[in-house]
Amino acid sequence: MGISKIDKMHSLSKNQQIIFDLIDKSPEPLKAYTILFNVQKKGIKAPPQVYRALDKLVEMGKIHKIESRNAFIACHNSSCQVAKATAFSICEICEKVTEISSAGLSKYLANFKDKDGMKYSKYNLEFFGLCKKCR
Amino acid sequence: MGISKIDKMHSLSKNQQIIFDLIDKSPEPLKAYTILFNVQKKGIKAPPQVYRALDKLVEMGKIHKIESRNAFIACHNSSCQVAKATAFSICEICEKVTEISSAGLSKYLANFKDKDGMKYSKYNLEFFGLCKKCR
DNA sequence: CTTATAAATGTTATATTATTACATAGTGTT
DNA sequence: AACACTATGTAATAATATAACATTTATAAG
Ligand SMILES: [Zn+2]
Ligand SMILES: [Zn+2]
Ligand SMILES: [Zn+2]
Ligand SMILES: [Zn+2]
Repeated sequence: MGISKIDKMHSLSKNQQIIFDLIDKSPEPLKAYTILFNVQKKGIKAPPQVYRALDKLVEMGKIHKIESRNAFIACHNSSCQVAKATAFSICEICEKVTEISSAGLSKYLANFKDKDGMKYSKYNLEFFGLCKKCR
Repeated sequence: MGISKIDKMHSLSKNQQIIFDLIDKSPEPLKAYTILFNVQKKGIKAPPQVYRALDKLVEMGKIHKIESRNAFIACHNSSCQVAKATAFSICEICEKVTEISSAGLSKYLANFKDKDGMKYSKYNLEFFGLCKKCR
């Protein structure tokens, strides 16, 4: 019994699972050292273990890094075509971060060409403003 | 003679000018400690002096921070409405960064509303791909 | 089941990026 | 002069991230 082949292919390693669970349950983006502190009881003791798991999870599109905050949130948008196209709204007062899922926006950006006619394989967009509660 | 009132209002302080000049001359984004190293001969000796100048220059829209690279480039686009609306293309091989100035893009993003009809006061967009040279 | 390979982990140390805190100096205004 | 405000200088430290190397675990082939 146990885990089937195909499940295994998509499953996370032990550290990855621990760290993903923590991020996924969090209502707010988590920073690497906050994560480290919170998983030390589970045996993850050093920064490289955290950063390695984070790197893999980002690659897989399971989480995203909010670059302007150095923090990580779980993807709630079908893993965003494996992390190639991400957009977020960030409240400048309470720091609430929401992943934006807009067909129009992603279509517009995926097809955007610059002056030289160049198209890009990946983008990250961060909007800033005040959330409902903070207005 | 000297500096008129209005010129003074828009002029940079000594440290700000030194650091802006360095960034403005650079063909590539500069990191804070690279800047520090390069201005030590001019008497700027410690990180806070660099970070303070960078903060002000970003506020003024004279430079932008490339969040995914922790690096700074000079604005070549009328100071981007004082730093409220920025877009860049980043080459994932040579790390060349170019500020994108597209009326269509900035109009689209400035008017973008999310599901709740919320508009944002600010955004930063980073596109990734391969530049002409690296393709 | 062995062997080979790749992926993940554990651990120590260190590099890089950024801020706090506090003292001092300049600038413009009244 | 007195005040407020901005900028600067300096030392120490905090926060974020990676290098390097040893070991273990998982996957795939033979
Ligand atoms: Zn996502
Ligand atoms: Zn808010
Ligand atoms: Zn600009
Ligand atoms: Zn390139």
